[in-house]
Amino acid sequence: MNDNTIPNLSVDCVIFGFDSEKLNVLLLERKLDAQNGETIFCDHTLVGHHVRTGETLDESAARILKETTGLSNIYLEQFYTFGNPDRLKKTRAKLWLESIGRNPETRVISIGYFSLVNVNSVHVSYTERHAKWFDLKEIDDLGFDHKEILNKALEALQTKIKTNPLAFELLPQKFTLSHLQKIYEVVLGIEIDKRNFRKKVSQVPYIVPLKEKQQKVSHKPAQLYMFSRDIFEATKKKDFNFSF
Amino acid sequence: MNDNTIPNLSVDCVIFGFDSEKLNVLLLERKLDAQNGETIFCDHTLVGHHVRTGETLDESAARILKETTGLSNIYLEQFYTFGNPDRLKKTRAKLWLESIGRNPETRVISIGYFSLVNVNSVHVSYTERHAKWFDLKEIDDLGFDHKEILNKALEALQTKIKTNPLAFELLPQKFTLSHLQKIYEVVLGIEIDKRNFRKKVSQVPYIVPLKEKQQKVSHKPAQLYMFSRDIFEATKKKDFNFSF
DNA sequence: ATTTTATTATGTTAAAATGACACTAAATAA
DNA sequence: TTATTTAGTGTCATTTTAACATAATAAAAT
Repeated sequence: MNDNTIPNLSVDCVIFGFDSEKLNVLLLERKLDAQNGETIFCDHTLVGHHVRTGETLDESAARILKETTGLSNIYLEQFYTFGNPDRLKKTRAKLWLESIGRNPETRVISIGYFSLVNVNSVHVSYTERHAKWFDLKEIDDLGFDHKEILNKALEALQTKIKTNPLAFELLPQKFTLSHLQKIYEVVLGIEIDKRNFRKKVSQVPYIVPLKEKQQKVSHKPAQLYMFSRDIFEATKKKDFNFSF
Repeated sequence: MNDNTIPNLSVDCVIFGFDSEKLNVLLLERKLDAQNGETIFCDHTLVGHHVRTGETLDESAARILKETTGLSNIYLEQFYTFGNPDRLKKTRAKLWLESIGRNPETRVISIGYFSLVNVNSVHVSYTERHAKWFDLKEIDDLGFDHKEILNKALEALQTKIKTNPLAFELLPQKFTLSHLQKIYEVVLGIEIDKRNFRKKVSQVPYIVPLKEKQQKVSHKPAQLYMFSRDIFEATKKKDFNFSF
């Protein structure tokens, strides 16, 4: 490849999207056709690309996101770097790399980022790369070592969401408490008691009720809430609790 | 450089060592002398080196550790990757890289690891690279972007020690509860009540008292304890608690 | 031999957080 | 009008946290 990218460095991005019910991941189709038109294989991968010479790793990740979702200024976090010498040595990976003009012998290190969005903020059909949402629980295998990257991203998300206000990144600005609760349930894989959850919410000053309710739902409409980052920043205190 | 290393990839390792009182970091001296013998500058850096073509990133980090401390099989964790395009562009960095035959224009990405040892397990004078322990709190600046790397490593350590049994990696096999307590105090920068701390210890089955006491201390000798990883693994349960 | 010094070891109580648990209210759809 | 679906609410028992002071034991100093 003769562009302005670094041949042995890439960034892969696990884009998590919440749809009020499930946790989803944005994936690209990876389809390789033979000369005669027959499909050699067709599977899916995370979104990623090589790092450009002048850009930081964060900028590179933000660029993927912009290209894939059209979104800027969204939550992005570097979580791990994958550098196993044989990570691109599976048959399909080699065929694919050759087909796009990359040397399959190059040892590529990939820096993993994850990002958090609400699926409704992404107009997938308008994006440059035609990515699609997949239910996280239905994803079995992925191209390259991307299943491993996805697993590690989920772990990082689970760890971080326990102590940081990440859930709000997965929600629209105005949300119901049921949706907020659902996020913790699907991300952590647990069930939460509704009343205990709401008690917890009410003890926190930065989840603020709005003077607005859900519209057009065929049941009792829920109160809408928002997250105030200002209040969060102003009131947060460090938590030094530990367990062995 | 014409060895079997990858020119734009390095691993830097923050080696934390506990000495019963403080948290220390193992640093190398970086001294550049002119032809006439005058010193151009002298400062300190983390230990690190370029990744070899055939080795994984973990192996590369373990190799640094072995070369610097003589130790194998010690706690090592990848915590962040540093890839700013200008991270090696400070004057001293450029002079240094030239002096060791590296091209200062190469954009080098560094994968950061931290490791945890007890200072007494390391015979620093015997090591290949003549590293020295420095009190973490006294370290002001470091060569390259290593202060930034150190800061990030400390953050990662603080986060992880709150929920994982890392403290024992900083201790000898047999330790007193005062030393265990001290680790949490110096790593997290807090003060802990002795009685509450010991109550917490006694509720945990994998911190086990030995039939042995401290020897040759000029005060009441303390009970020695050990950490049983077997019991830890057998009894640990996942903690799904969260806060917003 | 006695005293000093340094550190170990130990329990109670009040306040806060957690976890278990069941019924009524409000909107649309049938 | 009734059925369906989800929202919204309080109590009590248990567990966890946080604050707090004094006696015991070893070596070192006198």
